[in-house]
Amino acid sequence: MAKQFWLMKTEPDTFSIDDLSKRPGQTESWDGVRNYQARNYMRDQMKIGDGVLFYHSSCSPAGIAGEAKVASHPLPDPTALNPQSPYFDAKATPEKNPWALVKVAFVQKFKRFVTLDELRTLPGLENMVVLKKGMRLSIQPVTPEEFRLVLKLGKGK
DNA sequence: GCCAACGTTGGC
DNA sequence: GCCAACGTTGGC
Repeated sequence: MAKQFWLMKTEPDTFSIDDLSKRPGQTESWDGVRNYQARNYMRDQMKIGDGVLFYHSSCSPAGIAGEAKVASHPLPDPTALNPQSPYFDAKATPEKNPWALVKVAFVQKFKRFVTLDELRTLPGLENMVVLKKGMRLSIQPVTPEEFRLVLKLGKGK
């Protein structure tokens, strides 16, 4: 399948683009996703090398902080099996763990943080999922053209 | 901190 | 399988 593109949300207080860039191998497991639609995107559609817009949510301003890429096949999410984890799921077992993750690798931090407001005003992004009212999904598909436009903006061109 | 929008749960 | 109640998300 051709390379696909995604937007992945994270709260920068918990895990930011800078945190990702400081991880060993600049790679981290995207664990803790507990929404079926978001899980399905990871489990069923993501491929190694897919492009990721790294989105900072629940902060001011919210927006896209950088670029990452999918760095692993889908794997079972071990936090679902860990009673100490905030993402623990009592229904999950090692044999039957419904939750998945992929590893995500740092590509670049944007020279210019691209705010939501800016995305709203940019021609060509009218249908971008993250701009839709009430959209809370933490993993969203992005079109190649949207990805290209956001990257251009983030690089400061 | 507010609250609209949405997903999930559970009684029936 | 419906749907009201509840919890969560996330921008403001």
